[in-house]
Amino acid sequence: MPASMRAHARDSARELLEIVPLVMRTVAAELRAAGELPAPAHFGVLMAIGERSRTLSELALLRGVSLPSMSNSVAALAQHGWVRRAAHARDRRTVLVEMTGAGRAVLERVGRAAQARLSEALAPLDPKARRELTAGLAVLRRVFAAPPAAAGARLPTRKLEDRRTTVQRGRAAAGRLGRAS
Amino acid sequence: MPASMRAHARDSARELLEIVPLVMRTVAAELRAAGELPAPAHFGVLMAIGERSRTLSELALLRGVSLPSMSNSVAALAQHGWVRRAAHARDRRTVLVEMTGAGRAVLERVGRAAQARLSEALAPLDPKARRELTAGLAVLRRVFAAPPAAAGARLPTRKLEDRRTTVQRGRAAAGRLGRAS
DNA sequence: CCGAAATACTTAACAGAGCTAAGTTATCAC
DNA sequence: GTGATAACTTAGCTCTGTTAAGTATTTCGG
Repeated sequence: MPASMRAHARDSARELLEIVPLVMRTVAAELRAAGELPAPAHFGVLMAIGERSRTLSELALLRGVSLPSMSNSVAALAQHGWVRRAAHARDRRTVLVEMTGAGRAVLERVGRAAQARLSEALAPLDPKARRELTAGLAVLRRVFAAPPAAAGARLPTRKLEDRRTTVQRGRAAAGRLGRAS
Repeated sequence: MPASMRAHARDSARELLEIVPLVMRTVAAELRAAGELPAPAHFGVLMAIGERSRTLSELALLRGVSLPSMSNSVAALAQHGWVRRAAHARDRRTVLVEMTGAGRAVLERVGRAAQARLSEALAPLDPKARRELTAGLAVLRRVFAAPPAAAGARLPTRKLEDRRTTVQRGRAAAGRLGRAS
């Protein structure tokens, strides 16, 4: 790789580090302000499930989070009645997560609201800027859509020695699939 | 605004909603993997303080978070010795947060490491894609850099059915700045 | 100049997403 | 069947963020 390209990659990296969190907080705020959805991150999950039913592993991979994380998120969504756990026909280990009517409705409403708000922010852009934004987003999607997470997974958890510790009790979400039924 | 533009804005909005969280996850993971920095979100704060000393309110506004949130973050950074709380010359209510040598060092190291990792991810891009990415990021910066959030600032509509009672009694304590020194 | 209002924080209690490590149950390979 | 593997779940933790309710300090109205 030529030095100039490496330099460019470094600059882009710095830009990403600086800009993405800013965009993220606005997007998250929009989703929150759009109401109902208690968890901004759940929007993407809901969208994925909306396309078609998915297994937990599929969802975790798609969203680039760990399995326990996704299990938790799905539990939360299920508690709201937006998704339903269903048994997989052939493999009883896997959980198929499918959308409910309520889920489809909330996805529609929240999506509309968030889009409307974001559109407002994007409205002042001239056509050239719009094209650039679209192209840039496409590149981002290519790069980050499927992160195999080669990233340093092994990190000995650091602990902040004396920080105010917010003790919280687990929230235990009752029995999952009515296996006993 | 013509219908086509509105439609485009809507599509971009949807793209943002879908892609940005994905990118964010990777960026956060990179920062975490880069070591030392226990808090991905602190990177931006550190950068802001690095430019020049800031008050808490300034930082909270810049990063778009609440004052207590920023107070907490700064407390964490201070505990690591990366920033220092200093008295404001004229207004003793405000806290000036300034960077220490250690802070500058860690900012430099972590920035370098994260850039290196991200650069790897961006390396496979061809020149055209690089240009598109750069242009797109520039647009994002323009749009999201300074959102004073005319967005739903006042959203008193809490409707989570399960709102806990939160009975609490305050106790208070002295400020953390050595006022007695 | 004094009391009320406004500012700038801090403390407290909590929610929610993320993680790892360690189970549990089901499938598969032999 | 036994052992390995795969798909989840549970448990315990960290970190970021929230609102509500305090404490200092400054500013302003009279």
